Amino acid sequence: MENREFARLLEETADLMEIAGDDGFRIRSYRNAAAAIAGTPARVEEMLRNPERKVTEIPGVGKGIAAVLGEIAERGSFERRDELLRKYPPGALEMLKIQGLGPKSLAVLFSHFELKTIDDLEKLCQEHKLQDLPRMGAKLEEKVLRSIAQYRKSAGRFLLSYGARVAAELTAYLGEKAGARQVTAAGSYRRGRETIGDLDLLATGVGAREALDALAGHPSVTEVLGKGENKASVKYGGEGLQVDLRALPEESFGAALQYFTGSKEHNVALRGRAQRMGLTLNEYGLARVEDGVRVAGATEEEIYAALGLAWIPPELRENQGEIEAAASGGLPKLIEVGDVRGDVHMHTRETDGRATLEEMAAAGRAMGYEYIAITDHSKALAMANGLDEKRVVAFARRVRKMGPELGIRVFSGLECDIRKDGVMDIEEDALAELDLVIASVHSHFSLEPAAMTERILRAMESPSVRILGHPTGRVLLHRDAYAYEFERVVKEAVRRGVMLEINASPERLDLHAPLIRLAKALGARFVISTDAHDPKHLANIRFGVQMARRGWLEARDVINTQGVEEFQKAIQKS
DNA sequence: GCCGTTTTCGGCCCGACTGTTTTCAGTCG
Repeated sequence: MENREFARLLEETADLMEIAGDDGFRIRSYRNAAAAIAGTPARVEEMLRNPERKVTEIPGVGKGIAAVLGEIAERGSFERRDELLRKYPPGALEMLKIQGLGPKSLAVLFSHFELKTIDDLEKLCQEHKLQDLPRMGAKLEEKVLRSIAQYRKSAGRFLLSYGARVAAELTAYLGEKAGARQVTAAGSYRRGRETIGDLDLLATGVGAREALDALAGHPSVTEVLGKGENKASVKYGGEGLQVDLRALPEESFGAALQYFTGSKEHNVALRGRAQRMGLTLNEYGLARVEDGVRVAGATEEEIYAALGLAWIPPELRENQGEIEAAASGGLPKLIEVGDVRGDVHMHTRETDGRATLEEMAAAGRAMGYEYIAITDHSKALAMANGLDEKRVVAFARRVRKMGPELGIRVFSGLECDIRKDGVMDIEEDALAELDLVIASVHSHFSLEPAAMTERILRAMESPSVRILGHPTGRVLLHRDAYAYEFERVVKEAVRRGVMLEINASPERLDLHAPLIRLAKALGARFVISTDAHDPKHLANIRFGVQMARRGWLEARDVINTQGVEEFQKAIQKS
């Protein structure tokens, strides 16, 4: 069993314990342990078997959790979890994801109604049954109904980062187990969509057939949906991501990769073009209609070339003008991960990060960067122990003083909250001490669009603000973007030289492609940054770069592809 | 339930807002 699975069971039990009203600190211990286990490189299962090692070596795991882990390894669950699962319906965990309903409210609901599924909950709200209960009213019912709709929209989808993890794991596994030399991920994952519905893998050459059996036998596969000569479909992991693996002859690899990468719209347009040229395109190759002779299929490049097109990067394949651009030599030279020379949004232990300034600097060096910016939270985020004016100034001084020892240029920064009325959360004279201020919205997401627009415009009036952080505030699969007049804000940002962040955190990926393209057309400049709360998050930059590519950006559109001096010029105060 | 030690138990992140109240519990971040 993978560490993630142990962590998931602990986390899930902690959720149920909240409904049961267990001691809050005990619940937090479960959550801490889950986080520690998920982040531990050593395998828990291994540690449990090895008499030389103890799981209590993992910080956050003591005697109690160690016993729980042992029980999980033995039979896949543990006593307290079973007990809670008997007490609460299976839908309880889902219901906790509905906004507006926390553990306390759910406990009340469960004690009053026969409530098993989200559907039941929806019905209760529609029939206005919640209003009969203490401290629940019409507004809550509306909020819950809205949230249920949002939840349904996102059900069955997975973050791009999860797809990346599974793709990497399975590619390595299939190479090892079946000797499959060439396993490639296609589909929306390859196009870099921010969420994926399933994972499409293609295997070709030596070991491709064997890979089908190997996949079906993978320890994390919970269900084999189907397996034949050429294709296997499975459910993978606790969350049940569907993985499809296809075994292909080498001569069709390019055609299959093209076909299964999509998007559907791109492929329809491409097939239309082929038809007009007297050709026909399918997953096996490109052939002449008149005599059926194959003209291409082994690689994507030869297929696009035979259609009179430059090879189109997967991120652009949405039928949004890329085919026309490829025909006329007008494709952009998309930004690449290697172009990024500094990460300019990250947190440390000073607020809610997990590492020190020194550790983040070392991680930045390891990424090969020339510079980083440390941008901890401001005081409005009390939960994150945000900085007040005094700590802001002290921090800026500290960075200036120790700068040379860190071995990488470190800009002193701040991710400063934009308050409800648009006023910055930190006084201007304290902000002025810093090299770089990111302005971000972290509260009052449901303001009227007009008020939200004014709020952001007002924040940009601060001469210290250089970057608008995660500009739409969406949290993937969880919360929609807040509504405001995007174009107006972008125009003002352009006028003031404020850059727009492309936040590479896998839960956000904000801005997304259509808005990036729109903003670029309006003259905006961008930074791509990870919002890292841990050194290992710096690697998420690839997802941000992929978003930028989907938005047709070139390196020159993204300011942190510039060297340290150019970047410094760009962040000079207006 | 974990941790750290003042070695046997006390501390563990907390402020703002919302919708419901008529003084505050629950949720969120």
